[in-house]
Amino acid sequence: MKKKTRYVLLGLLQEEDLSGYELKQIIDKRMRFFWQESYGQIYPELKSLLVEGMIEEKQEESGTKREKVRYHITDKGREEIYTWLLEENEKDTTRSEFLLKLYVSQKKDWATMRKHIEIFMDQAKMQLEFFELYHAQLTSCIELHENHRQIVDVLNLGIGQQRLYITWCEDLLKRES
Amino acid sequence: MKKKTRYVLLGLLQEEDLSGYELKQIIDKRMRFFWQESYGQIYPELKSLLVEGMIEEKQEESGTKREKVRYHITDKGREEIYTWLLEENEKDTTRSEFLLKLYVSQKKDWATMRKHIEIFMDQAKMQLEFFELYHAQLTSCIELHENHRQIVDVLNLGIGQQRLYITWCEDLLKRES
DNA sequence: CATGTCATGTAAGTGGTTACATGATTTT
DNA sequence: AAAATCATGTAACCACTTACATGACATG
Repeated sequence: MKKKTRYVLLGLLQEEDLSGYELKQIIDKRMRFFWQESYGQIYPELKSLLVEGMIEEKQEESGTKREKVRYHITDKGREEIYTWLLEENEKDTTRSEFLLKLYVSQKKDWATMRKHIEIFMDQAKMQLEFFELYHAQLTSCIELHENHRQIVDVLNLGIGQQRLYITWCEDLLKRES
Repeated sequence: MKKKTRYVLLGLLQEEDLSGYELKQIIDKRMRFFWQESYGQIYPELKSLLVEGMIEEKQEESGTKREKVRYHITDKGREEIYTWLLEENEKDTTRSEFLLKLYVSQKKDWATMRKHIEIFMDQAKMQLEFFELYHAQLTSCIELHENHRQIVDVLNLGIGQQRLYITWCEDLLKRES
């Protein structure tokens, strides 16, 4: 799979000026269920984008706060995203150690798997709680970003997914073997 | 994320003797929605497992067919799986270029995204059709494997997921902007 | 007899994580 | 004063894919 780091960064910078650290935070909190990036990808990629003229530095006019470099997208950067949007998508990839374990587990392993299912369900519940809070925030406030609508759309899928996971876990746990 | 290739292979070999090629096929067709492996991982890993005594070769008593090497799991291999099952699971990871695009797309990109959504929905429909067929096969026949039940469980989640995707896509496409 | 699928492999390259280094600022 | 978090970065390592090579057997 080709590296897509630049598109995440540019995509978020399209809406507001952000630093590398802030970008990482947003990806971790809000995009976790369909995307992830590490600092080892983010910082070098920001440098490349800078060199290529896709983004530019915006020095913070600092009062008391330590100065932090935020990046601002350029027209070239917007074009980069636009052409990417037109391309075909690569197939989604998922790796779930939990589902792998469940798939290969046998009757004798049920006690162990039960615990894993409970943990998985708890994680889904916490994830759902967070998503619902975020959803409420988004729908109550005015549209801050151009892609407000799209964020809600994706979030709705995330919510649906967590609910599915939870009921599926509950069904499994009802059985005693 | 630590490499988990050995557990997929051992997990499948726990149920029946299979060749590298057959293992790859099963992973691609039946486990695609939560796991994937390439030949570049499978063949070298089989060699390692052989050296470590987790599996052993079973020469096919060949009639007309070209002889093909199937692997058979050993007690040591079964133990390896067993201890892995007890470990904590790493967090699931997903990368969906489609959802990433939707997330960062704006109102002006709607026409493009509409096409992507249609393609995504079609893929989900095909996936669902295949899962339902496989589900029918599994529930109609006698339990061939120790993990028959578990396969159906995971499959049920897969089916639920595809259905969720489809209705979510339909809702999105109802809107005209 | 050519094309496709079966079947096994490997080397090179890319994608991605982890661990570490550094130091400022904030919180306890 | 210590611990946590903010903030930026990099090098080494690991995981994984891709492209290629090889050849047998099957199908039209």
